[in-house]
Amino acid sequence: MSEAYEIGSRSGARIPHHCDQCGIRHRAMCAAVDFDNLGLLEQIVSHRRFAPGQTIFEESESADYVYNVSNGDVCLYKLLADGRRQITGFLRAGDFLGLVKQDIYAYGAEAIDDVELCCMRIVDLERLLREMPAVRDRLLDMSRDEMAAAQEQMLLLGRKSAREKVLSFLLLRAKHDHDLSDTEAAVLDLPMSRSDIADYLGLTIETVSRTFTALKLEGLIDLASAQHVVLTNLEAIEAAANAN
Amino acid sequence: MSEAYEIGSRSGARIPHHCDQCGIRHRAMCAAVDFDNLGLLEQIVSHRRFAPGQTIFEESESADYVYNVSNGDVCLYKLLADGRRQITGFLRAGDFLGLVKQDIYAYGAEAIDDVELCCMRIVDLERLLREMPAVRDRLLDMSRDEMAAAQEQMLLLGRKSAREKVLSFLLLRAKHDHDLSDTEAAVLDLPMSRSDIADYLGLTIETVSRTFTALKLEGLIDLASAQHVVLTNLEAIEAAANAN
DNA sequence: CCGATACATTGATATGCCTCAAATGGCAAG
DNA sequence: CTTGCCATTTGAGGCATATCAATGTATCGG
Repeated sequence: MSEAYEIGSRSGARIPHHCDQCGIRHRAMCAAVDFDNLGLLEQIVSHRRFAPGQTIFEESESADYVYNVSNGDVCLYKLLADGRRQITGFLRAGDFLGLVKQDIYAYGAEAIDDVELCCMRIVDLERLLREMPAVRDRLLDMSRDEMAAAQEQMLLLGRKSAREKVLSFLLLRAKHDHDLSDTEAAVLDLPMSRSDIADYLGLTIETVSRTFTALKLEGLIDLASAQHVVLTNLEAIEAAANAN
Repeated sequence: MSEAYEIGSRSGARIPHHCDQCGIRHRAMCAAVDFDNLGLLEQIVSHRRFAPGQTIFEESESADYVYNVSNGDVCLYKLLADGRRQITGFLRAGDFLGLVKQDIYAYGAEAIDDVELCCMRIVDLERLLREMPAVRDRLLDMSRDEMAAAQEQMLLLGRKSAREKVLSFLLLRAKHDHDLSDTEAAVLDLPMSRSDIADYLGLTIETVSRTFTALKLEGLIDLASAQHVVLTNLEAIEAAANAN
């Protein structure tokens, strides 16, 4: 199974792909490409697979490609000189990555689990944007959502307590996975490590772990295993995530 | 002088404006509008003035307008139920505000000092975008920069110490005001209060104040008054802002 | 010029989260 | 099944920043 990866290669293993069969097309940037033009899209994309922990690109690296997540979980991060890390977002199928500032990636990206990406040269994307203005609209809409999420995260990082941070994180995940209206509980599978969660919430591993056990003791969540979380009593969680 | 404001009015006082004389046109979204089309632009914009402390719009308010700052300083913020506030950005001449999520503002906005804004109905902007694709490109570029700044701020909020936060903040301001290459010192005028700075950096007023005095004692900065800061020894500041 | 008011600074103490350290648990290789 | 490794949890203690309280300082209307 591990032969599928080019271990040591940063670019990921190439795998075949057909846009017309892409399950997440309607969720990605590509949703703005109409069916007749899928051929144009397919000409410029390639598909690559990354193993857990593999770096997709690093901050400050010169940027040739942008990516769409077609499968798996990716994290974006920024580093300080001494190694402190801030994860700025967790990405999933349909999400876009490759924000650049003057031809340089503005953040690093790493595969959390097995990841498949659609890759596109930036020059090709720019040509596509010229030919299909609807794709540009789509990108603008997506970056609007991204920006709103970033602002919410700043509120979390700057002003919430450890408890509120963890609860907000769990709720965000739950809302992405399920439709929470009408349900009382939600089951979550967290693909990322405690260390990733800590770096996302601006906490330490230990604080994240302690907070999880505290929430479990309070009966707000169940912890079958470290990655398997059940949000019992969603109402109480929602209340505790945004105050107190 | 205060008659110029409609006190109590949230929409700000209307003032006359001509786009062709606009000093910050080349820095704003409007830079993508060529000179011949300025008339079209002028038809859909109005100009409004806001007094220090005045609310421009609130989070969750239904959104009809977007804005460009033509003069003064604005802050964007998000609130928690109990009043805790996170300022997500300080805006200046040329910056764009009015990010919406489903016709609702995603953050609140407030005038820090005397502010002039260019206002545009969202429906008019959308029409403009259809007629002038270059403006859309410009907006996409601007939102890219905004996103990169947001990521940098997440790193600051989640992983930097109070000292690093304050120094990073001062440097960011300095870089915006001056070209720092070749200079050794930079003079800053901070229009916002200590409370605003604290809410921007995820600290308390007291910690911000103490950090300022500590930096002064160390000789990294001079404090003529609370708003008047001189960055002596930029090199040392730069080093201390991103590590230790 | 004076007093009122809001903002900023300084001080003393508390506390939430971090740090360092050890124990536990899960999982893959042998 | 056993062993070793790594992630996670748990524990003890310290520290950076928050909180509460008082003083200092600038601004503005009168």
